[in-house]
Amino acid sequence: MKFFSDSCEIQCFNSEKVARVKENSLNSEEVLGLTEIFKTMGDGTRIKILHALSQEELCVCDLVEVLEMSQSAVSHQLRVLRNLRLVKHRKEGKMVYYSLDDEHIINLFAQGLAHIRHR
Amino acid sequence: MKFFSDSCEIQCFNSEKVARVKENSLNSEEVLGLTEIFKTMGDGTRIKILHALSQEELCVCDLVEVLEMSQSAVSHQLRVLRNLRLVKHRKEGKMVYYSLDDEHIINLFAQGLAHIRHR
DNA sequence: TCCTTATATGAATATGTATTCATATGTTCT
DNA sequence: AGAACATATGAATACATATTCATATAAGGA
Repeated sequence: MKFFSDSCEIQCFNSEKVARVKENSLNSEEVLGLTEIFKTMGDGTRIKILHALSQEELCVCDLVEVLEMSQSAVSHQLRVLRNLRLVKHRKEGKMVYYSLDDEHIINLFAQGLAHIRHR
Repeated sequence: MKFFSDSCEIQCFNSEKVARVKENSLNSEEVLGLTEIFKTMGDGTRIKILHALSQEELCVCDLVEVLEMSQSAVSHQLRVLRNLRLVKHRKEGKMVYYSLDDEHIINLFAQGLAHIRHR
């Protein structure tokens, strides 16, 4: 069955389906939240940092060595991860130790790897 | 006053830890693959598309209605999702029906939502 | 106190990307 | 064949963001 709308040139949609799907759609907070996490994990540097921290707690200079990147770049990305509460930190003298703040990250890795191996 | 350092100014890292972590680090393919998926999911429009498709198979104009966005914008994003093999499509006359290509996506949603609710 | 080291951060630059606009492709109907 | 519709796509624009550079902060040692 077809329906018409004069404001929009699209008229082929199935309005029952559309209503059903809209009913169950995510609210804007959920969309924003999901977008934020995935966007944060959608960067090679942050993926490497998170994966390293999934093994052990590390200080900034450990991470600099592991990633072979500048201290500044690593610090900037750690701030992003901190803001999203994906990592937490602990100060000891002049060193700052980082670790994962949420074990769900590990499951996200697992699912992500499962996907890329599935293709 | 500032002086020049020979090669690298970092010297505080724990080399045992670093070696251990480097040993277990992801290879570049895995990093690239994970980055790609998460980057792809790190956009509100694509999140909404994927979530809608996790409910039912839908044609492009259904999606246009559900998302209340232009047909062009939706098509562009569908192409991104198709390239990453996150969705598949089936043609029927002049309509094109899209659906999820990989059920791992649903688990990614679940983990992502678990994370944002955990905070 | 002065110097060195560990980390953080503002500004600038370079690169990526989402949407829009215009148009192309392909299908159905008359 | 021609018109109408569903979808796809190239180019342009606008906006976001990753890294670098320079410098700031903060802690420890001489």
